[in-house]
Amino acid sequence: MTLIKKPPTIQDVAREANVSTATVSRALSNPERVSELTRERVSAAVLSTGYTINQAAQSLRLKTARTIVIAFPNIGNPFYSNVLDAAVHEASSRGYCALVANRLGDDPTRWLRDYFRSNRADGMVLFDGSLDTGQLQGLRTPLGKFPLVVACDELPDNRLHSVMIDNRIAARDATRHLIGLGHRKIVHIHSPSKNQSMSSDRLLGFLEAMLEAQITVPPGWVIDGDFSMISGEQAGEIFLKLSDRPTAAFAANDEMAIGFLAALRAAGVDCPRDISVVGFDDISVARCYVPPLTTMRQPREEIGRLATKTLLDILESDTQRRNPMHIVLKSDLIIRQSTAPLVAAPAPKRSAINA
Amino acid sequence: MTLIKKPPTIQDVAREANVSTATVSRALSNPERVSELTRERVSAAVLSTGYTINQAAQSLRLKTARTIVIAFPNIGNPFYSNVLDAAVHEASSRGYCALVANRLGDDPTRWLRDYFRSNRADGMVLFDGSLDTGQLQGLRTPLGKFPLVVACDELPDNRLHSVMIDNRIAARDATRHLIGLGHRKIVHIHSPSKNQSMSSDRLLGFLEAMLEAQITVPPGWVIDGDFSMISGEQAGEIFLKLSDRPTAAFAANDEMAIGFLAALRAAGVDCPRDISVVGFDDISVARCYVPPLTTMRQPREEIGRLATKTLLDILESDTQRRNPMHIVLKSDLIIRQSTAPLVAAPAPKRSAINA
DNA sequence: GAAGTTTCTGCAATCGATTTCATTAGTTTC
DNA sequence: GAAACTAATGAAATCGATTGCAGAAACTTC
Repeated sequence: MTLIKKPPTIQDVAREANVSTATVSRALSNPERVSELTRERVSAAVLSTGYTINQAAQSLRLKTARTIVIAFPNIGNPFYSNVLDAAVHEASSRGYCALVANRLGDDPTRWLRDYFRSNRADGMVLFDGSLDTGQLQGLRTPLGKFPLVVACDELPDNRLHSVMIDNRIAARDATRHLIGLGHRKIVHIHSPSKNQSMSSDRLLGFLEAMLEAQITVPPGWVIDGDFSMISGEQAGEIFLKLSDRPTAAFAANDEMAIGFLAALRAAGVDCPRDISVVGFDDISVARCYVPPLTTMRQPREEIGRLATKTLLDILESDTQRRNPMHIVLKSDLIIRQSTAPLVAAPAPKRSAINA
Repeated sequence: MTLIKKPPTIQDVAREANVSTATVSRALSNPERVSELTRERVSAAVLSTGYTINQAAQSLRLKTARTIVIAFPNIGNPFYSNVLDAAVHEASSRGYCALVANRLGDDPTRWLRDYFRSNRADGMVLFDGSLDTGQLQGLRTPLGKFPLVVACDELPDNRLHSVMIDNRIAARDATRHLIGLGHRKIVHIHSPSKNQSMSSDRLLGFLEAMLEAQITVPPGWVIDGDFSMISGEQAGEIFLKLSDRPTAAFAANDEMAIGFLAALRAAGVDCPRDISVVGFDDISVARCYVPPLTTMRQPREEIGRLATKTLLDILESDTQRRNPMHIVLKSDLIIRQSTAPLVAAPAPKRSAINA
């Protein structure tokens, strides 16, 4: 009863159309190489058998999988989900499949090793700069040419193609915005990570802006988090204990900014009356948060799209590109209501600043 | 100079170890079938050549890709990004790769067709119930056994395996919570979609709770959105124009609830003083929103994990399971500060309810 | 009409891993 | 010591699509 038919192969189509498999193959991939009559017979046979290509066989023969890997440090983060969206869209509209890899706890290169060379994928977009360059090199070298594009985050190794914003300048401008509003006591909610220049560049930009405004930054003004909302809340707890409480904060991403604000609000500290906060990324909820969040927008769809496009362009150009491309995108400060001018004399909590 | 070495194959390993390829294959997949000496020689040869398996060749031979497809209606939605996270984790910890598919505008079955039968993937987890059953059947039938697990959303076809919560009951309970607080004028922010039972079940649950409380629901109390934050804002605009303004709202997801709240707040309507709002999903920002959002939590990691586990279990059990599994998970109402008891006489805007 | 050219098609090898079948060597049993 | 095992290994076929090469047919050109 349960007659399980085997999927039709190119042989079945060939038999049906009374031609050889070579002709079927040509009719499908190089239609202009066969006569019109044959082409029609093959098309009809494809339809009547319900043939679809066996990807594994094609990959084996062509040494190409028409598949790329998209690797993230943490797909759960809504910022990355938009990037992924754009990346998958770009890949699938060019006929590529997208394998998703998320960092696994202990051994960040485990999946890298799994994908490399196994002919499962032709290249990779890496939205995670926290990998050890040495490990990456070790993987790259033996292989010769597994194209890799790094995005969002720059590896110390500039021999790799990259697509990202200038995190240092963006962080500097975000901080300047707070300084321009009259704030001088500003904390930075940081997210330390070895090998990851994204975080350290944002810290650098913060310090640079503070330096040029001749503000000394005591150690307590850099609070560590890990990009999660909960770490932002923890940063808030730490902030509340600071003596001579600062009047502004620049968080390395929006989720920490939101967690930070939630913790302060629970303690009765109002934003923007008592504190101004700038986030980073402009995730979708930033606009609808209370108060709407001032934040440094990263063009996340553009990053995802461009990084993928760059990879696919490399894959499809036969000439192996000699020097790596470094695409730098513009970021924009989106000013909303979580930042406000510092009141001249910080009178201990009386009334709201902005009507 | 740039001598591009071809990746080592099983032949290279065999030569290095002075055995046949058959032995190498056995040593790697059935170590107990070869002598210890041989096993060691093969291991050494694998290391010295840097061999990794060619996935395409293995798939071709075994008719198995050790890859699954995870399909979404919209990965950009943070709810799904957590589901994806869990699904990818489950898959990769069991040695499977995950291909991600996102719905493409016009033709929702395009990618389905691409993946089916091409031996690219062994099965699929579908987090999108908006596909036409007819189309799905058309794809399923010829193929015999491409296992499919539907999650989050039930297709009208219960011959498919599924993992989800009971949306009707969850929606009913969320609405009951509002009614229990004394509200009787309650709107529902709905997201209509043909073929998608998730949305209609939530609407049904809402209506059921209203009915049992003997509340008549006028047409204006069901406002349409599309699960996006912006559609929540638009729903807010519509809500503000309602005569005899309702005192509570139940939104079909948190993003719409947040957009809705943002629109009301901009118009000076305060939550929970003037309106109580219940969301759905408990996305991570719900807890840190202002006010923290009362919401019906879906165990999203659990859904992602279980759906994937179910699929992999099916793939790995040789006995083809006859009757489909229907796993129903529990949802929890998380009560926070966006809902409050209705004040007896709705005195026009005077003071906040909760200190 | 012979030679040269173009167009179309098929044969068969190939990609790399797995597995059936057969063979050899070694071990046990009567 | 012969028969009957078991264990370890290799030769070769196989999975399905692609493509170099060669042959056949049709068409030019002089």
